[in-house]
Amino acid sequence: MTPLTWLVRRLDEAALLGEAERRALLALAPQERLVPARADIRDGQKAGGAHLIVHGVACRTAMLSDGTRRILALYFPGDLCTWDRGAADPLPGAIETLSPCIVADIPSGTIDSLIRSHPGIERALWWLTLVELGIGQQWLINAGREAERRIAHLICEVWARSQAAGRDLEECFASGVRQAVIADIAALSTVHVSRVLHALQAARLITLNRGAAAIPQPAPLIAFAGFDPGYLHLPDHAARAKPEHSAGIRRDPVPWTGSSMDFGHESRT
Amino acid sequence: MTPLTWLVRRLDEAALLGEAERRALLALAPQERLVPARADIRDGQKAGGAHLIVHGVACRTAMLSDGTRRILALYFPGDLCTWDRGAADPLPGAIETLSPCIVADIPSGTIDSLIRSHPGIERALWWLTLVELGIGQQWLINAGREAERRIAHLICEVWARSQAAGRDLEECFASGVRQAVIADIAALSTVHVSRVLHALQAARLITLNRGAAAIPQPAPLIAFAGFDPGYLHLPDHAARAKPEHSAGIRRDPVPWTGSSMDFGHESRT
DNA sequence: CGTTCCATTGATCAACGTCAAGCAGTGTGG
DNA sequence: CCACACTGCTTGACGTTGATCAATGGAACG
Repeated sequence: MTPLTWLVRRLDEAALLGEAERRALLALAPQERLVPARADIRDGQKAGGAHLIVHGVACRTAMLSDGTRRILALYFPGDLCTWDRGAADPLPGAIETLSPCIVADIPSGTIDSLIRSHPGIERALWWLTLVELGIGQQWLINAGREAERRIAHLICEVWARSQAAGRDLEECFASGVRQAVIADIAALSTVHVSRVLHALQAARLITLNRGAAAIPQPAPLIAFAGFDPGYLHLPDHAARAKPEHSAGIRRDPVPWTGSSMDFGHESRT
Repeated sequence: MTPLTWLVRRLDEAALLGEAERRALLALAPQERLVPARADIRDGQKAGGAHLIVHGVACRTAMLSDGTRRILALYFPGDLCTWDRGAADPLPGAIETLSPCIVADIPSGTIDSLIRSHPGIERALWWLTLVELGIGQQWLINAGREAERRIAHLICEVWARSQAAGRDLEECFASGVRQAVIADIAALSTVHVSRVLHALQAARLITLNRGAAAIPQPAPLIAFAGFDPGYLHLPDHAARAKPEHSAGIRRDPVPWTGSSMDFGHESRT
């Protein structure tokens, strides 16, 4: 069980690793360090190299000039963040911890030599970028939906990803993913996040425990959010609850407890 | 001047190509074909391989079950779309043409052998994915801003990218990027898009010609939108108008023609 | 000369933000 | 043990943004 176990498991799932490459990755013993909550993972690090989240939750943030913070991506244990490949890192923003994190730093040189000796690893890392791109596109889709569904979908994603990392949703919400974080991801006000969470609880889709969400049964929430975990490309053993695909496309929203929510399932073409 | 000229120019900009790799790419003579507007680029193609936009504008779309369409990415001449690397393509959705397009198909095998003979090309293609990820994150940032700024920023992006492809903004809006497309990108109703465009015109930030936007002078629009073209990673010769960075962070919006718009510039950390 | 596709305009309403106050945990120092 | 501040959540009142519905108009095209 090295820090890279979860990462290798995900790459295995995609059938991207040969035996030699798997062993080369697992043989890595990167330097680990503890980063307190709300700190920049890259602070004080020399530029370049990747950072593997070993424990905790981190995110990529952009600070707007009016003081609002937007969260552009989440990173769970097993996720690699930052891809400073030489001078060409095209991504802006800081990598901030949401909860206290254990981070493993993989220097640029290590990656380079790894890729040189095992070219398949480059494709595997590239594939990770593609998965991150796909998650971002799902977030873009969510951005156009109502707040209830947006937050419900986010909770599903956090649930699936924390499960896949061997962690627990409530733990995740309790340590770091506060309501303000949900607000910065969903581009909503904290006030509205609070209201929506209570609406979801009233609909028996989630339960709240001092602000932290838990999922009593996954199925209704998944159906309501239209969550299909395929885009996360998590390993098989992880949560893989499939939403029931409705036979046809449902165009008429089903009235639901006096609000605009309905249980119509959205699928992507 | 091969179909890959624009692509190679962008990769050159990022100093990602050696001379041999540049020549290998330019030597490609992929099959080109004409795709009518509003068609799926991948229809009738065998799976795998990449598609290079040679002419026209395309996009990645997701169809939601309630019938709404969301546009998740735009592709201009010189952009590669779809990354079916074996069985592991993690991106959903269709690639649709917005205007009639000339598309060059690069088969999977060609890419494989290219990468095998010139390993640097894999890093270059990976970098393209990172740029696409960065653009998506900028769209996520935009999704949290008001409609005026969101659309203004989108116009700036389309302007910069069409210029970089040797094309022209008005031509781009006239042929394909109708208001309904803006609506599907910005997650707004077409009605509101129309209103916002007129508001921008009233503010002398754009001009409208039968629904198509043009930019009288770039500077005010760029400042209003908070557009910094760095995230597009376009070649040097392209539009590179830099917004005036205000000395400090401006927190007080400047009142502006009776609406909530202001010229405060947003920068990313 | 209809038809079709877009863009436009007005009226109405729901969703969500903002402001402001209050409240429950959780430390921290006296 | 009790103030005290502090952080995060909750609640209400109110205003704004943007969606929706419906009708109109203009250009392109057969």
